[in-house]
Amino acid sequence: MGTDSRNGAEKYAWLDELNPAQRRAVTHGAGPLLIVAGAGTGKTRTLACRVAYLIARGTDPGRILLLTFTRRAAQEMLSRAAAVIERGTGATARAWGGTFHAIGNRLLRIYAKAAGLNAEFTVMDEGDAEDLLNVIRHDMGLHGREKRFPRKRTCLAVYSRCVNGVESLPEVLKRFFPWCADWEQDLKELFRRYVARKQEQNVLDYDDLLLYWMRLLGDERVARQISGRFDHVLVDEYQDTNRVQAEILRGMRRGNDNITVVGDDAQSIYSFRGATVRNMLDFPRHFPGTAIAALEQNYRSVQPILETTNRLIAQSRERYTKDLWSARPGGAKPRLVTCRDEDAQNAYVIGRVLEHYEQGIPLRRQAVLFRAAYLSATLEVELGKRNIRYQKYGGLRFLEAAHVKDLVAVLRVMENPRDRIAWFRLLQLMDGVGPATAQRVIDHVQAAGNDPRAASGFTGAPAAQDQLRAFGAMAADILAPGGLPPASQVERVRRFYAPLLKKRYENPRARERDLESLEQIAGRYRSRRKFLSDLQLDPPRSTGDLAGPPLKDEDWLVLSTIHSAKGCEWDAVFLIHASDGCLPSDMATDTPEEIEEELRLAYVAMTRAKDHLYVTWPLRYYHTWHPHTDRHSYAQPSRFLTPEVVARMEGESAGEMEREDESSGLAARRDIAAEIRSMWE
DNA sequence: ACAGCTGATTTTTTT
DNA sequence: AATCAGCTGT
Repeated sequence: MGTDSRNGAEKYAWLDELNPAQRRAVTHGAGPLLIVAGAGTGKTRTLACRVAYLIARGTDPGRILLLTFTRRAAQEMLSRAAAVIERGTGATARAWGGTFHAIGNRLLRIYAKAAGLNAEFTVMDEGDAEDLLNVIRHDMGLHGREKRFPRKRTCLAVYSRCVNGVESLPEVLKRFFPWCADWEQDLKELFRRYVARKQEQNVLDYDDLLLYWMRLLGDERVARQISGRFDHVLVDEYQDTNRVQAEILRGMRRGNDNITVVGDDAQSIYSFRGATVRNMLDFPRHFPGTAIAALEQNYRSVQPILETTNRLIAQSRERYTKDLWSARPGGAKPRLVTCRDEDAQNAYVIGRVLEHYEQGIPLRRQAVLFRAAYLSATLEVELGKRNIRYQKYGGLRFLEAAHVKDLVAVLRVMENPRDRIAWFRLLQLMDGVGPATAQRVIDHVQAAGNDPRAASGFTGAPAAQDQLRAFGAMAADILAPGGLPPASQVERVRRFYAPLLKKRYENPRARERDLESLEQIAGRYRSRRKFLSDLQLDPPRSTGDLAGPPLKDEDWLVLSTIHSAKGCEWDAVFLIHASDGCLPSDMATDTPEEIEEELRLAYVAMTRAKDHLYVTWPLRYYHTWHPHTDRHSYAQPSRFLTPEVVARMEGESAGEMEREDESSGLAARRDIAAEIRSMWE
């Protein structure tokens, strides 16, 4: 902040660029504010301007807390706010900002003692949490019986649901996991031990970051102190917060009630994580005196796109926000493209992408969206063949790939030899080492003062002798005084890991390339600790991030799950696999609530488009488990594409459509094969 | 006692 | 494609 010679009029000049509703929201004074903002109504801009406004009015940036849902949104918001501030005041200011989890992490380290934690706690990712559950489950002997025990993923999902939804285990099982109801007692014991183990090892999982934060605020004195750090709290994507987060916000406003939340109930797509629109509806009750601002003018999409998406969301049974109106008349109708099969869909999408590219829309301003990450697999192959670069968001993240986790586990052990989860993982890569031997090696290392090099002295696993020795040699190189830079350490681990990888995986080449990328990333770091903690807290979000340092003018097509596309916009958007079973997903059609959420997903996807929207679906799906036979089934277009919606779109088809009935009708009448055989009888 | 293999089963979305 | 229970061989 500091010295500012500009007069008031100049200082707030940017306010004139806002519409009246936005300006009301931005200039709202003290007290709670709920901004109901439809898709593309300038929500980010409004929030960024509000931050700038508060600062211009004298609020210390360090006393503003900005909570967002995704890391991407946090960065976007902070940089935009900084830009507005700089324009208005010439100052550079930095507010507290980040995801709930990241801020939780930060605050818990400051208030560790009050939270009953050791400030050195480490954060487990989801895979680690699953592995830990798996070990405990094994200890408990939860196998056999007449029915299969829920898989580790499911166990973690159940646990997470209980925590995030603040619901009891029996309730959660009944409502969301009825097929696991038989295991209630075992699950309860599993979770009890899981919590105990985490506390013993001083580790927190993602949910703990919220849970401990919430509990910390349960103490009135602590809550007053923490909330006293901030004059204003602002929250983005409020429709996607869960009950724990709502409770946290209440605790964070013990001192004053300056809180701004922004949300759109039509874009609530995270109920599987316990998010509830109720938070938005109940907000005025939780914060009496709430002012409400509604943003209804859409600046993003051309009129015909908005007409279609308004029709789409009109099917929603529970809806509070109004229809949007466009500030951008003209433009083309969205296209609904029926494709012969997936190949035709890929060809169509690529054709159109290139066409737009020729017309001057760079690849990075075009996006292909889909319900589930695997749905882009064949498209990715095709893009690869044609040398079209792309960046994929969502789905399996780089760090979750088995081979990457393997390599990272080695580094983690070097960093913290007490990390049992990492040891457990890497030791089992070796011949003749399973869970039992791994435990014994870990105990052996611990007895030797937690020196990773001591692993080579373990003699209980004859088949793994050489590998353990190789491990010890590598550890000696990496831990040598003076040390190696992180990139060299990764290179050294790669050398150790290469033979193990070859033995373990079918096509090691692609996986090796990933590890080379990891080495490149490590090259940007000077310390291993920073490298590892960044990987944990701010992992590369897309597989494309890893293809080395991005060149300035390089252009990539964006591929993204719908969930990861939230808050983004592109000139041209392709929603692929818009067939029933994919959207709505077959996995989410059990209850009306689930189907409603799938509808909102379709809405989120389609409202990302500014100028061009294509909705494509393949008529025919081949069954991959019979690659050589012509086994296929016919799909239906998504149930959300009702006649009212379709009426506002342009129909089109791609790929030769066979007249299946006609030809099969003719074939049935004559058996040509039999006729030819009969020539030789 | 243990590792490693086999074949059945399941398959979303993310901090 | 990954997970997991049960089986088999050391």
